[in-house]
Amino acid sequence: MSSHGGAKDGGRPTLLLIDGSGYVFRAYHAVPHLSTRQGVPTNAVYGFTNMLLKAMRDAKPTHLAVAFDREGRTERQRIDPAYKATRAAPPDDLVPQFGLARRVVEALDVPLLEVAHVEADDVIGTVAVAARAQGFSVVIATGDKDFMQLVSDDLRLFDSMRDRWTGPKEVLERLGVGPERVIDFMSLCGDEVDNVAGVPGVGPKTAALLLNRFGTLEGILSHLDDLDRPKLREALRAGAETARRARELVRIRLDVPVGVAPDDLARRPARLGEALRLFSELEFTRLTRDLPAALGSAGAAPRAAELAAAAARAPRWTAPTICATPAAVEDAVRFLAEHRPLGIAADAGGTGPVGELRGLAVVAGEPARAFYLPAGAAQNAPLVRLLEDPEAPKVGYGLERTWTALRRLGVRLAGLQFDGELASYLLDPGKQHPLGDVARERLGGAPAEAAAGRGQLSLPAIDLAAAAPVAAGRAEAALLLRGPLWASLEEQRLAPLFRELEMPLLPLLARMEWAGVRVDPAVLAEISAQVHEQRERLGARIRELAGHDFNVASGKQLAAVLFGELKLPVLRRTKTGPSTDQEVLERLAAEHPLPAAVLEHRALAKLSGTYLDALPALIDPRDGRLHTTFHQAIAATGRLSSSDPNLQNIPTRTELGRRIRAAFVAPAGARLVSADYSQIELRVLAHVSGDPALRASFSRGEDVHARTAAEVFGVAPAAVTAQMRRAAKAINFGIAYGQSAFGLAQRLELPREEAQGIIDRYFERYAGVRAWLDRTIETARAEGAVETLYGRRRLLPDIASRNPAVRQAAERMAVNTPIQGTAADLIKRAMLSADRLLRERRLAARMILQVHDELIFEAPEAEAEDVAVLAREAMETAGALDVPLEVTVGVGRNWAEIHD
DNA sequence: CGTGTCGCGTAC
DNA sequence: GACGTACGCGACACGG
Repeated sequence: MSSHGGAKDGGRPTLLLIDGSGYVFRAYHAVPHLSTRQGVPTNAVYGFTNMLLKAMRDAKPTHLAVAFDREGRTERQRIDPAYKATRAAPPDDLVPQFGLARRVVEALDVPLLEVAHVEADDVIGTVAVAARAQGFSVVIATGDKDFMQLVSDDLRLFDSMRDRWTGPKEVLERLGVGPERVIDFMSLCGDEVDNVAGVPGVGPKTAALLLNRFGTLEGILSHLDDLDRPKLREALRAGAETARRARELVRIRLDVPVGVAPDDLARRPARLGEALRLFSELEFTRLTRDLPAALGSAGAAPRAAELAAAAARAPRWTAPTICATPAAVEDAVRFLAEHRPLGIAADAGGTGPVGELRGLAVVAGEPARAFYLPAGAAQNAPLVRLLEDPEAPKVGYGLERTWTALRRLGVRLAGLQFDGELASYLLDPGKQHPLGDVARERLGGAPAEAAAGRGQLSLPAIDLAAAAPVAAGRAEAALLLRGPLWASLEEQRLAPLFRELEMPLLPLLARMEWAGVRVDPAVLAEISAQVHEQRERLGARIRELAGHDFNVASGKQLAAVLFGELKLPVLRRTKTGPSTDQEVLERLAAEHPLPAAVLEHRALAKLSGTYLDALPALIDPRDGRLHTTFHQAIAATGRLSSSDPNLQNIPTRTELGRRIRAAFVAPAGARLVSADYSQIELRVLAHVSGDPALRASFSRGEDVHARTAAEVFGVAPAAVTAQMRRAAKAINFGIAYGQSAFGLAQRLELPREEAQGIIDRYFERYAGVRAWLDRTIETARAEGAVETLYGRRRLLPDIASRNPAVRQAAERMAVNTPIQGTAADLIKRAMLSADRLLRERRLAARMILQVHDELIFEAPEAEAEDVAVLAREAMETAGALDVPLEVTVGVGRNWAEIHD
């Protein structure tokens, strides 16, 4: 294990070299003018600093340096006085910022490389190639394409302004030639930025073509007679010397005297005190604010005020023992095996929810002892046994993240006893649950965000000495929170829900995420290509209709065209201007052909942006599968949510949407099995309201929407028209959301009076529903909360608001939450039961997705039918309601195939 | 540049 | 003001 925690490439050290001058220039142009109150310009140095921190975060180097150009004539200018001659002198407000950028680099204690009369490019090139030869994995942070000539599998470019990585494959894609031909390529094309002339008449395409045929510039020049394009032949003959000279200008030198060896560039802790002073001098408030949290790291010499601020937040936690040697790990395990429960927290290296695990903090005992076990300790068998022992109880905060991080090291965490985040969520599901907040509320005093590991540091990957106490603080806070949180759960009668539903669900969700779902990128690519083509066509039509080019995706520009130029009526306004949403455009479509084209364009853009282009990028290359993250402590009603990617909003309604679902496939020899509840929310409503008509309708197995239509419109069931059924369906849905006559009228495009009539008749026929709605709002007012059938409780303080809009919103939540939340409880129960059955029956099938009322399994072909039966059974028996729970199951090779 | 907010649009 | 629960995209504004 490295003491610097940088993600190493296959265990090798990573050297990050940063093109300092290049980034200061780019930042100057990218960031609008900024200055301190005293007028010191800071835009370039601000952008540079952010870029530097980002590059350090993303490349996770073990070694790094920043190179700057030095003033003075360089070798290249001696060869060609025109070199970089078209560059204007740097503007007045940029010049002083180079010095400031150097000071930032120094404050962060990053080595600074400068050599007189040598350009930064050559310094970087020399160090990079030397390091590569010594076995380093090298990353050059730059936006300059010259560096492509150095790229190899071990030397990649990272442009942190565009978040773009460049390896050999990307060089080939972008230039049409591999890295080894970049120099000759650029000699032919020239480089406008550096004022390097190439061969007139030869552009990138021709250059690539020639090089791929003849190999090198000299190869081309010596085979000019083989060329069958006379003009090109002459151009090359005439430009031969220019190209040869360009080659020397473009070639990055690898032999300049830099005076350092790659090993000298090992990462050092930032000089935090100095960085603090500099950042506050530059008035970088956000960066300054995030700094104190990192003060735990060594070498800091902050000024008194900052020290005091840090102390106020500083952990009172037990200082962890960092177990750097196998013997230390063994000692720790000996202690931990004798103490329970164990408070645990993953140190995921600072960035991302599921970053690579750097270490694990474990706290136990009274008085507490804390240990920090670096990831390498996963080799220690007794430790792994302890972590996997279901009889050794684990306490944590956000244990699913810990489970996943450990699973990546091959450890299957078991014995999950108490997750403080889930406890806090059950106690008040309507808010967020950052550990720092919960610890402050429940433990009192000053236990800190810093120790609680909040405030993701802007400083990249703080070193181990600082990270260990943070992780240990989280573990200890979790351990200390267990008592008070458990007491509250019991007092609020939430303990059974916690112990029997949410806690057992946690490792199941973790396993579902770990399993992932197979996605066929070829299917997405094909749809994407078609959609792209169709979008181009629509784009052209839109330009034609508008009479000029504009960005269709910009609501502002679209509004200018529709309402300014075409003088179409403004039907609705948003806070920031005229609305151009779907409904508005549909209505405008009657007056002009443009809105319809925009609607179509938007639908396609949505599919491309959100699904077709986004999903393939999220496929894990290790297994070709998509791994979502399920969130168990987010939705106020008790539902799960899904993100990165959200697999709970994959399109289904349109034809194109269904084609996207078809990309979700079962691997060879397997099938997807999907089981979904039919009308679960309406059934829950029937149960909780006890309305006889609604209950009877479900008990008789009728088409409920048709029955509602018959009741509301006073006709025989056989006389219900499609129109009537549609209206009834809308009202059935609307009821659960607390919809008003206005809302229903809007949805059905009816006069409000008519909508009111329908609602009145509905409540006449379903008086039990009306009574339940009234009762529920009354209870909410009395209790300040509503509950689901299983006792999940949502607090609704706004129910007593004097502001009618706010109060009415709370009333809608009051009626919706018991319905949506009970449905969520039911499917969670079904998930546990289905998973239990799968294990009991030793089936290889596994649950992989949940979409609120649907469970999806991946099963070997031979098991598919059994799994379908099992899923149905689990879901139908998830709760004893007064109406039957009906489940539709299907089996298919892909997700689209299952639901016709 | 990074970050937060808005409008919009998917899902159930 | 008017239909609940989510997530995420592109555009835009703004920071210091």
